[in-house]
Amino acid sequence: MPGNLPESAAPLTADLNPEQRAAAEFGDGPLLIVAGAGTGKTRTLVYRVAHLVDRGVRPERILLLTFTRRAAREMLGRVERLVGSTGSRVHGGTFHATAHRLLRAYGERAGIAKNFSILDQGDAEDLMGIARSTLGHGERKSRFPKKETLQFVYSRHVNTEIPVADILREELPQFVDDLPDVMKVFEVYTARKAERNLVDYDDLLLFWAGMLEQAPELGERISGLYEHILVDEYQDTNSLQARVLRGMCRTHRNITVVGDDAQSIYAFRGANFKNILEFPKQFEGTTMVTLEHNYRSTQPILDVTNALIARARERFTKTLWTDRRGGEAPMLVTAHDENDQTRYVVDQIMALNEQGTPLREIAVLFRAGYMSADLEIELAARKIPFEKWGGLKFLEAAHVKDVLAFLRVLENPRDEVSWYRVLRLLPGIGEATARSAMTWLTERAWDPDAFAHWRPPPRAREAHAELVTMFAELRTPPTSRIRALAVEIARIRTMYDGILREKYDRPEPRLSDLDQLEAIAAGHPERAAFLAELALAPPSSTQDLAEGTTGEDDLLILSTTHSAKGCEWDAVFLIWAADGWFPSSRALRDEDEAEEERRLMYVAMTRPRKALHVVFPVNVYSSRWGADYSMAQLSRFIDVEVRGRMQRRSAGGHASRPGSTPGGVSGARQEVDLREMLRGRFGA
DNA sequence: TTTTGAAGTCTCTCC
DNA sequence: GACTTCAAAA
Repeated sequence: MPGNLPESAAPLTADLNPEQRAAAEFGDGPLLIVAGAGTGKTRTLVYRVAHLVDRGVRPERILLLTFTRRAAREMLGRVERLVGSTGSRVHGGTFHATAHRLLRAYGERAGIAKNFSILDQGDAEDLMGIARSTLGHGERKSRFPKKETLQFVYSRHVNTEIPVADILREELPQFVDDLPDVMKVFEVYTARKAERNLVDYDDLLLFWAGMLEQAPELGERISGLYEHILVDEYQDTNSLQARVLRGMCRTHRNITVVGDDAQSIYAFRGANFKNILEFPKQFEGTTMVTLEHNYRSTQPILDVTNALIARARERFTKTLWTDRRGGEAPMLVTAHDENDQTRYVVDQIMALNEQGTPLREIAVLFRAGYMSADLEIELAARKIPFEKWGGLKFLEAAHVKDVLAFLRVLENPRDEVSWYRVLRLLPGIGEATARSAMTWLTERAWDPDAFAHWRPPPRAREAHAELVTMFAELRTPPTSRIRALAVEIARIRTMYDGILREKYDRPEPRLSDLDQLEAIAAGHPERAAFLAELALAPPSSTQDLAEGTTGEDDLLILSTTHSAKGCEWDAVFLIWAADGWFPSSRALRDEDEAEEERRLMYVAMTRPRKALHVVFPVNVYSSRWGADYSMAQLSRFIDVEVRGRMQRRSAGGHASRPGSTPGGVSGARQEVDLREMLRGRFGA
């Protein structure tokens, strides 16, 4: 069976270049593929999986770990197209999703009760807050880290395996003396999670590693599940994930990792690109393959990105090259202000679209989610459909979390975080009352029926009764085998919508978020799976501002640079390329952070196939204290070397306003901009 | 103890 | 400009 390349394998890898083929057809043992941007690393990985299947490895014995769910889906789809339907049996997903699956299957044997709820970051912060105030840090005594800070330190500690004391010393020196108290909070936090059957993101990885390392039999069993493990975006893994991989490979050592140290952009989450540099040391006898032939971009674009990354302190040096001659040099566009930037981008997009580039082949990238606000308004006004990736506001929105809290209480009656949230929604119940109700429930061992006997303060009587009725109704086993989840949400909304209307001045957009939640839920019959999926793979786009964009297929993509990793488009616009925005002023505290910002910009600029426009606004309105307007500088990364390889152009401003920018709607001479006149009038 | 209004804070990236 | 925190009133 494991015969060497029978004729069926020849066509399989025939369209790979020699290096790619070497990687795809590599046999057993550790393999490190260092692949520059656009060198076909996904393709290589896909072909490698296909080759393994072709060679006779059973698909369900292959595990493909990716960074996002989108990547997993895409790669498995491509595997399937290569090897047929058996390809769908390959296991794939993110580290967290895989950990979750294993924990649901084997967790009970390791002391994790089933039906645990997953805490997302916000929930974890809330619970940290509860732990914090339990220990009496609620009052404004001496300064003590906020719940968000505590959660950050905790998570950093778990993921990087750096002692808490060191993290405090390095990152938060003002709290060094609080170490004992901080540890105590973590202790309570951990204990509460256990009591309430809660699992946070970090636990998913930690428990996975724990099962492998601490439980001899279980570890044997789990590490024996797979014969081959392949990991994408290895530069963005952290020490804990590396530990998990070592555990998974302790018997066979068949591990393939792919990555590019020049594209490591998740240090803020504990990722350590030294993982990839040290891979050969961790796995002795590693074979290394380097991919440098870029198939994505034209040479002028590569000239610019090579110059950009040349100054980085990367260790695996690669110089990307292509044989795609021709193409325009990337454009460096100076805009008068944000409005000009927006107008330039929209005009260019419309022109490209008229010339035949579909909208979905165009993307606008930016450093942070909020930077696209002005653009979104303009796109909506011009009826250009778009989808926004990243900045996952949807799940973080208070009203969505509220509705989910009801569901989670139903799912896990011990879910303290969700109980707390639900209770405080009721009129007449605030922090103190909610807390006493929690104590009351704890004393009754979280018996789901006990809540009906709790005596609320008089003002909350009615709401309490309503809630009890609703929970009773929803807990009654439905007559049909499975009650549609969407029906449950609809029932919750009969109670919650009223609360929402009271709470917010403009409830409509929030109500439509809930409609969307209901719609998403309609596709998931099972409550537990739905809640887990929401936590692990949140819907990637928020509700669009533009109306009538639902069901559109040809959408413009707006994305944070982080969410754009691994993707490519014909044309890419990078906006807000101004110092302080990109690099973000908050990410310049030390040289390592600045380096990561450089790599992030490298990721952004290596996305386009044919056209790259880098835009920066000179005059920026800032709502911070001081001057209303200030002058922005071009991003420090676009230095002489980089700039010299770009065409310069200025957008809009006074010079080109009357005739509109090239490519825009020509002929219509514009004397005044009424939209402009209105915008900013009401302080927006 | 909850609610309300006003002052104050801080803007990110994601599983 | 949105969200949190704080102090005073109901």
